[in-house]
Amino acid sequence: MDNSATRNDPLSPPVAYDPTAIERKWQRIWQQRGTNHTDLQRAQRPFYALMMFPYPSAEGLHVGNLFAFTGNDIYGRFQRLMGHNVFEPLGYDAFGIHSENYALKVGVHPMELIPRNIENFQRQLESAGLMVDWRYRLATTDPSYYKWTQWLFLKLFDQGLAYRKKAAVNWCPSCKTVLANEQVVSGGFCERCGTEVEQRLLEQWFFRISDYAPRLLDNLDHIDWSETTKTAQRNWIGRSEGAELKFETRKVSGEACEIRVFTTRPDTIYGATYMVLAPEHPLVEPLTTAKEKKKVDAYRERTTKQDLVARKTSTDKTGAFTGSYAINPATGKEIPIWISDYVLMEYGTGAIMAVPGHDQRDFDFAKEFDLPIVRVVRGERDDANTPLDEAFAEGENGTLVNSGMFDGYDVDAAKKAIVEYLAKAGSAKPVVNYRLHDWCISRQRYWGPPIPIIYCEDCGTVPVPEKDLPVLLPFIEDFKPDDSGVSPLARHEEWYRVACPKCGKTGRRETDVSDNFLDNSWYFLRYPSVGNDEVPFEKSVTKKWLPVTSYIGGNEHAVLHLLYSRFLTMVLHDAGHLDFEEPFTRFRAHGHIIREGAKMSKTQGNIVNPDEYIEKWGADAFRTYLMFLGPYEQGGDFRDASISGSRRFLDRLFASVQSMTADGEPDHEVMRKLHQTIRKVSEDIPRLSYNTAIAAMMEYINVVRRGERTPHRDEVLPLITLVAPFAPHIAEELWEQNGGKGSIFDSAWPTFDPALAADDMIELVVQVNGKVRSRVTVPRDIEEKEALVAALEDSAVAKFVTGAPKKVIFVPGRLINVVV
RNA sequence: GCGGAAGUGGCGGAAUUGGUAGACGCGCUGGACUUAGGAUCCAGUGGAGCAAUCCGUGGGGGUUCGAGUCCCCCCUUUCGCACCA
Repeated sequence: MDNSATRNDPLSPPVAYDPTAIERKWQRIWQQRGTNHTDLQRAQRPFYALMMFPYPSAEGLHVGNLFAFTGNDIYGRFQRLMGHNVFEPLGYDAFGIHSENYALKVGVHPMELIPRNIENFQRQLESAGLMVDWRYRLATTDPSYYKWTQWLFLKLFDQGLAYRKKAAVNWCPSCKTVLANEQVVSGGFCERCGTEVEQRLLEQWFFRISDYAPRLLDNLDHIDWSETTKTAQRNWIGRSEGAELKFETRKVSGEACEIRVFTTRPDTIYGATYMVLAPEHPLVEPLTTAKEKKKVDAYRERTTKQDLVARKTSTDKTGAFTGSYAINPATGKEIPIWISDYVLMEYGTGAIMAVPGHDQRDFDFAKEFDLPIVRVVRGERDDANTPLDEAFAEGENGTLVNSGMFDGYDVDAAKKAIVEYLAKAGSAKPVVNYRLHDWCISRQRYWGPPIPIIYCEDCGTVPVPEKDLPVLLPFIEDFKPDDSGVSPLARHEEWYRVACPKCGKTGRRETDVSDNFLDNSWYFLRYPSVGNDEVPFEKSVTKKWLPVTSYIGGNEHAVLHLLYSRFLTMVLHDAGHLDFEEPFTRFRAHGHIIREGAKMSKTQGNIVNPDEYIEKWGADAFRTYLMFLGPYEQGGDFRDASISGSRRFLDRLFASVQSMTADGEPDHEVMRKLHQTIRKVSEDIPRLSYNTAIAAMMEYINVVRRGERTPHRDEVLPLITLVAPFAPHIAEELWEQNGGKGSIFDSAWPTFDPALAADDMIELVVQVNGKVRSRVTVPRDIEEKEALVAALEDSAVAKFVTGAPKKVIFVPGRLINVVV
């Protein structure tokens, strides 16, 4: 469709911008010519532009997906125009509870439903005009993919990083499966369905991510990530420095033993007036005296039954006395040992020394059970004699009192001195503790990769040999989970009965599947090697393309996907499979879009369906609008009424190209503005400041068309390239109309001439006493003396200046401020 | 409670290092062209005032020739985490 003939014919009506036809045309051409294909082998300047892949829900592509992908696509297209070989793959995160729950709801088997959803997604994504090389598309549900997910599990198992243990785990009674800590949100609700989570004691598979806590934390200082994401990871890893102290117990019943506690405040040990163990602490049993047994057992019974939410939201203190006492190693005094659910088994050692004078929780507990409260730190203006009505907790810059030989020490010095002193007796050592727990990866569900383990009566836990991978997920009709604590696969003996790979005796497969977050914690390694069934990631192509150059995604994955990916990359690095240990060199978190000031939700019926908008406005206008509605890293407010602005911009661009002339010379001032625009857009795209880049281009087109002038070719053509990352179809069309060869994306990004972009004459702001009084037009490089003369000549300024100025402040090129 | 982000016209949002507050877009007002236009184009658009001018970036102080921007104290919204010793 060559418009050049009609364009020059004054009798035919102007050709209008028809996005539907143009977009269809170019999507077809891209496919035919392989425009979006990247030659992974021969690429000279590899640039891996990764976006977080979607799970293919039945509802179809969400506008949030498109917002995320478009932002990445613009960055990728820009980098290609800058001369990089950009690889922009996309795939489907199709395993997991979300997909499975939906399948259950609509009564369609996921093996049927998922391919259907993927097909729909594929259609939607292709209509959005993304520069994706679909030859490297993957789906985590594909056996050729999850074979390697299982391989990954085996690697961790080999290294002793995957282990099985009976533990109190988070159980979602609605999803009927365990959840990782990261999937329990708002203090005790299932991330997926919002149901209150229960605690259950079950045998589960874990990955030792906590071993990597120090490295996961330290490396954050060296990677180029959004600060918000790094902060979230730092908080989640939760490093705290302190000491582990040992308390001997007095023999009450049975043998004496010692209780280890973790504290960040060893300086307050003289104020430790009692101890508390978590109800499930193993020492509770031996320490409980016959007299107290009934009460203790009742309390333990109560706390295990209690759901997490009640336990975590209430700050009321409950507990029971064990009947035993421990010796405070500093004071030598006997202190009672209690149990309470405010002490968590999962953190530290599951036991604390309680210092009610300086910890609010201990204070509340002491008040409840009438335990002694001793002040051992005083503040600067504080005599430490007045009784406390709350714990004196912010005592970090306090001084020790009632602490024997340490009286008068400041808190920091005391922390060190007391640990050193107690260490001599072997009852203290400095310790660093992390909040990060091991990652529970087994799920009692159907829709995931089976964990490749076989249990044998003689050989025990046996990994499935690599050559037998993948362990295929069988098709079963009754995939609905139940409350039994085991996967639906456990109902299928024909599947789980297998020969032990070691001895050949009949064994039993592990029937749990792995967490969905394991599927997606390594997919970026797979893309460049898609199609290779011999290895998970081929060596040379991995070396060339990884780590990922640029990753853009949602911050909701800050402590899930993004942390797990880093962990697994480190593990693979340590095992010699990768030569880097951080997967994503650069990560930027994008914002989220709301609609008309409200959250988008199905129940509110305000979901934006991309199909309708693309059909009505065109993908280019839709993309441009999504990027224009707010700063990309902050998200923004989607308003239907505003899309017309983006469409008008493209209309005007299209019209300008149709009406432009090659005759004569371009206007000097317009060309100056053009170079300023090139500079602005070139600076804004790398900062992901897409909204201001678009604003600059809009401003420019207004200048080009001002007063219905006929624009010159030289004024307009470079703008087509500037627009190309945002609106690729119209850019290709206009490029072709003007004799461009091949794809515009194989051409070069325009450069700007700094000399031309600089204005000769500027508007110098004139202030009197800091208030703007006037503006004078002066040469850009005017000196202070001349500027002052020009300023004082201005009548609006002269009015305010009587006599000689006291002081003059001159900012070259900007303003002059006369102080009188 | 802890941690993060943010409070700017009617609305979405601009504003390198402190230096013209409100770019750009939506909406609105007026006009042009039109049989008509929800199309297109032009002009205007923070508030008050005829005007000179004054007031304006959540509130209150401060630093400075000059503060949306820096400092102190509050208030609000929002998102994470949450009895982490």
